[in-house]
Amino acid sequence: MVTMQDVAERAGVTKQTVSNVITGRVAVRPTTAARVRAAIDELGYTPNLVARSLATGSTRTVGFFVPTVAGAFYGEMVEEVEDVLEEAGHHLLLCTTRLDGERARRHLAGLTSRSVDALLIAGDQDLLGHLPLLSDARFPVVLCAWETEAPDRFPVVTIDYERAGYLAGRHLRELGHRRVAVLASPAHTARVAGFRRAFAADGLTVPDDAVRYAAAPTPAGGFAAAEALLATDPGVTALFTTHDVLALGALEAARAAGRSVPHDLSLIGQDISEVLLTHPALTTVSIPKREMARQATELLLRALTKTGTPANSVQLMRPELIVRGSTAPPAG
Amino acid sequence: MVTMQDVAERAGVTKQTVSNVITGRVAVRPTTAARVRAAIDELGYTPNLVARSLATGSTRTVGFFVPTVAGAFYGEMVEEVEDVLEEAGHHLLLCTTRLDGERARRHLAGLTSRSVDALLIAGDQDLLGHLPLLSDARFPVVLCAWETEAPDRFPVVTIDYERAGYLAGRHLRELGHRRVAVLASPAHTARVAGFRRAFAADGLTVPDDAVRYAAAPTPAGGFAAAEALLATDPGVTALFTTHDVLALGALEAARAAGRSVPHDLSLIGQDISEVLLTHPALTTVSIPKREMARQATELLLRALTKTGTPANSVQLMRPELIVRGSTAPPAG
DNA sequence: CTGCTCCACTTAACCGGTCAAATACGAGGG
DNA sequence: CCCTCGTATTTGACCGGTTAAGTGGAGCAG
Repeated sequence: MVTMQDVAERAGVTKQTVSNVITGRVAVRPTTAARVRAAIDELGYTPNLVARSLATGSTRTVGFFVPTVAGAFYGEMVEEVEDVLEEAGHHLLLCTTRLDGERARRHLAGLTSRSVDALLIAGDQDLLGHLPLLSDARFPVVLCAWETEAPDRFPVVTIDYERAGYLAGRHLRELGHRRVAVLASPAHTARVAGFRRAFAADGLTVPDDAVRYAAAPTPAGGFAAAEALLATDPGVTALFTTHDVLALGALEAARAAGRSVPHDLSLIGQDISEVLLTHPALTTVSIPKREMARQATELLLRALTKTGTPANSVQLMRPELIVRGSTAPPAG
Repeated sequence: MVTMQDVAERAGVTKQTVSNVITGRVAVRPTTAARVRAAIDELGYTPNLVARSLATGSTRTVGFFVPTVAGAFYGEMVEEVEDVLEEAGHHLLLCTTRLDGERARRHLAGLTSRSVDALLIAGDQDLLGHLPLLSDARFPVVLCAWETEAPDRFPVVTIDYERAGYLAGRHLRELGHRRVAVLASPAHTARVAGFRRAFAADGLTVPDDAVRYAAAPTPAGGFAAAEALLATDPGVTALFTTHDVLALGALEAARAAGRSVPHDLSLIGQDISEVLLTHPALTTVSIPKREMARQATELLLRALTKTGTPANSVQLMRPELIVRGSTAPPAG
């Protein structure tokens, strides 16, 4: 390992001068700087980032907690976060919590000791119970993709999930649907509430037994729940699913029940990935996840440079309705 | 920030004794240890990992380069890698290269300075040209999911991609297909070669113009290429796609051309994610990506503890044929 | 009582940088 | 010619741990 001291001796200066050349914080005479740079090249010196981190107190690394990266949603967020971090010269330490609170806690505890400069947490399912661990965190923490109530302590950049549900409901209302049902993940309460609001605005209610929760966020889970729903309540003319893979299962179930989409049953989902192309293409409420990730990361970095606590605010990104082929006015 | 020194003073010992209690490397009298532990709890002390890294020379962090995490393939690999690392008490530093060689090079250069203990590189598309940068790496490097020729310097854990193609070809041959075509990503040469070998074994050739390369690894790219293929060469009875999203596009194109799958056209893909459920379900050659990721990571960790260079070997994981509904004997 | 070993702990140096204060040097003004 | 001033470089302490060598006292044999 070639150190700064080695470079210094070779260039006939002290290591402090070498440091000055590298960081550029203090002026160095051009001829000296050239000599130092030559020595750096000849020896193939690269600064030891760990030593630098110890001295400066900054690792230039940001931790990012996500529930999973096996799907497109958080995967894309990770890429966006990484892009922003890279522009700022930071590295990305990734932790996937995998619906496992204990695992999340372990990871969290492992990071609390100066190995990251800041922490971004997406998806509230697993970490929620362990956030108090962070109450004495000395680094900025930002939450994003947060659907449930967030602790006051931390700034949040998330989606207006209630509005996402509302947009779906309003679309179905505008098409004339009255009897509808919802296929949801248990955590998606805000979307369900928004969906209901759209109907309530017209004096209609979405009864509790028209809201079904899938056992698992998989196509199979969506299929089972949708199948049960269509069997017990065949009168519904439209179905709202809060998760893209649930929509896939629902589409299957509709087909299996002999109902053509959209004529016999309208289907509207949330943030259907473009990879999931189906027949017909699914109408969806798009979640601006990349923009959200970018905003959250930039907020985090701003807090890092301003060395103050970040503005304790809640920033809501607006979802957007994308009408494709799976919704139509009800038959008859 | 409470340091080891603070704990030491509180417990009435020196910081070395505190260190001994924490690491357990040197015996400490039980009564003293208890006092130290009490002080740790009272002060809420957590060791500074950066300082420890500087002293020990180990960051307990492993870098992982992948082309992308927006799709399921590498996303699942990331999770598997993380699992193995976590068991060993290591962190994961993630870099996605995003088909951008220059970006990959920058990231690589940023890590060469003691910030990671080891490096795992998956997917050969972007990094290939920059591997010489690693020639003087002081830490273990392992390559995985490597389809092209790998540099001799590094151990490789990858898939027998040639065999993956062969299995697809053999399946079609066993069904009786003679005139077939391939829809490939440009980098998937090994799979195409294996596919050809299966036909060559029966004295048949897959002509060059039956192998089409998609402009982009997207459903749209697959659709365009498959559409062109079916238009110019309507006599093919089966189609092999080397990428899951290409298969989706191909399925669309077959439908658009009025050919029912599998009766008018058999379709076989590679590693179709279970999320991509289609009608009919796609026959596929499954790529054991999680096992591959696990093996590669364990190899890396072994190299880390044995403090020697890892055995410079090539380990090939066997793909597996999964017959579903998209393949059948040719019509007539 | 002396000398030896062993245990438990302390002391001092080190990892490789950064930071702030001190110093050497040359130019300009009186 | 001396003093001042500004710039370029050096000095020494420091970040918070780990490693290796050193020290003091207890226990035991001779």
